[in-house]
Amino acid sequence: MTNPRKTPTIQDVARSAKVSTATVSRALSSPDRVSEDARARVFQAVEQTGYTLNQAARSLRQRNSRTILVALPDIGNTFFSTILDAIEREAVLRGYGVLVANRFAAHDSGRRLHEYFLSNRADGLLLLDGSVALEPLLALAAPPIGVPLLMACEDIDHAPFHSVRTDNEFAAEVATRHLIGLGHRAIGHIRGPVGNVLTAEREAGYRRALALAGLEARPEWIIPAGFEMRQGLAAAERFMTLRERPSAMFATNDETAIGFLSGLRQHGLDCPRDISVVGFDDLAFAAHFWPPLTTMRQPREALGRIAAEALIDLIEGEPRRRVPRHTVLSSELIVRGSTRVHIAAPELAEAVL
Amino acid sequence: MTNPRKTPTIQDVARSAKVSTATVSRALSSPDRVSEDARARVFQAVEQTGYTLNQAARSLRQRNSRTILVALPDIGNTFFSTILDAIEREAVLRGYGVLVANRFAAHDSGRRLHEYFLSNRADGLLLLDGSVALEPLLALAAPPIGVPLLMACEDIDHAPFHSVRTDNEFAAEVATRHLIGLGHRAIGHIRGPVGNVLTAEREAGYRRALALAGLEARPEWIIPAGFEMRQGLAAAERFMTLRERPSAMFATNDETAIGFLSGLRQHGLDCPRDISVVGFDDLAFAAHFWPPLTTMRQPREALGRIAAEALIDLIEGEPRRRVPRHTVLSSELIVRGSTRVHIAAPELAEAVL
DNA sequence: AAGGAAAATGCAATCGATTACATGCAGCCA
DNA sequence: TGGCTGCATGTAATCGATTGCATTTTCCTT
Repeated sequence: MTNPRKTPTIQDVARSAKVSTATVSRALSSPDRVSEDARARVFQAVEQTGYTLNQAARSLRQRNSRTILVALPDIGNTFFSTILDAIEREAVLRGYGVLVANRFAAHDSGRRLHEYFLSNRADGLLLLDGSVALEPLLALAAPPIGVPLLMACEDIDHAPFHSVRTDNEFAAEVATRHLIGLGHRAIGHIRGPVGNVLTAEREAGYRRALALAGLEARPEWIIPAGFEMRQGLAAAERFMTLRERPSAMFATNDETAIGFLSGLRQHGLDCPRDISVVGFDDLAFAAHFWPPLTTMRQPREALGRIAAEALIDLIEGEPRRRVPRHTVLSSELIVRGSTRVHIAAPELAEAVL
Repeated sequence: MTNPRKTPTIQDVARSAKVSTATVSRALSSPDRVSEDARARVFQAVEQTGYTLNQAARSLRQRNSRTILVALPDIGNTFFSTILDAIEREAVLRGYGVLVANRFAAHDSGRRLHEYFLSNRADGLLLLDGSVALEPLLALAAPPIGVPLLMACEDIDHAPFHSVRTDNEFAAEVATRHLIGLGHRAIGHIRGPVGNVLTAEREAGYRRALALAGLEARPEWIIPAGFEMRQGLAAAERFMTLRERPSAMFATNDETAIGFLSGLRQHGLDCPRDISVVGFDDLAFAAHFWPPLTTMRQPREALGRIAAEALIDLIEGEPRRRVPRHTVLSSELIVRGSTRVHIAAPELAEAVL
């Protein structure tokens, strides 16, 4: 009325409702602590003035921001963006905003990390990137600062943080056993980026399955690649140079598998006729690829949801010094067209099947 | 030293450096306004105390948050997540944080929109979703509140907001002309979700190209679908029921095209032998799909970067009442394996090519 | 009707930084 | 030496909500 150019504050509401600011605050945040009369007047005043809370003021006073920071290696990657989707959904449900920090490890994750982001800007950190330097994280999470911190998907070996992950090693073993079960004996692996925890675990699972079946994991059958399609493509080139080629490959993830298959096709190799391939993740594209990709499905929605839940519990929970809890979810083998029974002589395959 | 359990404030730094808080503040935000001596002492004190700024306090005082809100229809979708990637990169460069709000239109975008998010939580809104109700947006952007608002990718017809987009109609025309140039005469369209601006523009471009070439756009050749793979898959079923089938299709985007092709394959149809297909977007997967997808490449990185730049300029610029500016970027035809010259009798194709 | 517990409300301090304004001080010129 | 300019610094108000404590009101019991 009197001064329409500024956004209304709690003072304006108080004046309009003829109560004190304390009552307005209480009416809004714990309605049952004020009289019905006052409550009604406050609500009406809010409506009339168009009041909205100033988050900065509340954050300052309450020493929290109702915001979580999600740090990931690559938002552009479908795998992470699906998880982010689930995280965001859960966070909003609990009244939290989501700040994103992409390519986290790329920036100097030390000083910047807590300077830029955790100066009361976020109440907790959800870290989807295992390749971040451990030191600064420890500094953040330890008592003096004590930021609630949770790692999801990837994690750092023996780091004392809460985590939510999937059983990568076992899943890789299942994937490889699937190939063995189909009669394949020469089974290779397309490996993820060096230094990555997932890479190591998936390779270990692959080796374990082979070992248990008494099969050999020939060094030249383990082709170094990464998590991206172009690296899968490069792996195909490498594959073509092998004297003796495996009849099946377990790829560290779907993107790599897809790039690999796309590369093989350029050389006239056909999947599944000439080779069987298992991926990892079950991206949306995997089902629509040709051939539809056999893969280990990671419960991405559950992963994101549970991670967000756990982090917010951590933030809101009283005893912050709880022992780190590790949640492990299972992956599921999804059999599609990219794997089939091994036939010694491929040219007979059509006849046999 | 004395009280290590609380995070240090500017007071602590001031005490340690033996200056006033005003000097500390100035030393940190405009170093050339204090003496060299004071500056050095402040920096050292900061180092020693491990001080970090409390963003909430600064936001409260300065009435800004150095944060932008990015609202999108679906983060899980590669198309948007790539753009978000570029937005985030640019924002961080300019010292801004990025809050994300997913499935924006799904929530009631009215009250919640400015209640939840724009209460000094964000300085501006980057909207990647054209299907949000116009009313509340106008209310936000108009003088009383005056939130800087920019639409990217999609927009709302004749809404008075700044925007950054691509030339969808023209690009669709180019895509369709490509098919016509290959000799196709019976050309269909897989349409996006109803009500979406992009859907309308792309269909218009398709129609325009046909009209200019004197070709017919038969109603039954325009198959309703959406932007998702499963809808492309459904479109394939519909396609199979046609008495007379087009020899080429222009799909509203790559996902739809991929779903469509994957559906056709189940019916034994081969692309490009039996049909040519053009997509839209040039997702990373498009190049590795089989057949590699011919498509209109949208400059997604540029889109995101320019949108973020423009929004931040808007936020920081003095004259907020500038006339809405519309930036339009061009798309580029990427020819790959999913389109080829039309041969009247498909069974002769191999011989001819 | 008086007394007292419980509920409702108000007052004012507080969160931590920024900044308008006041003050101090050095350097310079007449 | 006195007065002026301009830089460096300090004092204290300010941003807008929350909340500990004090006070008032309500309502119940005897």
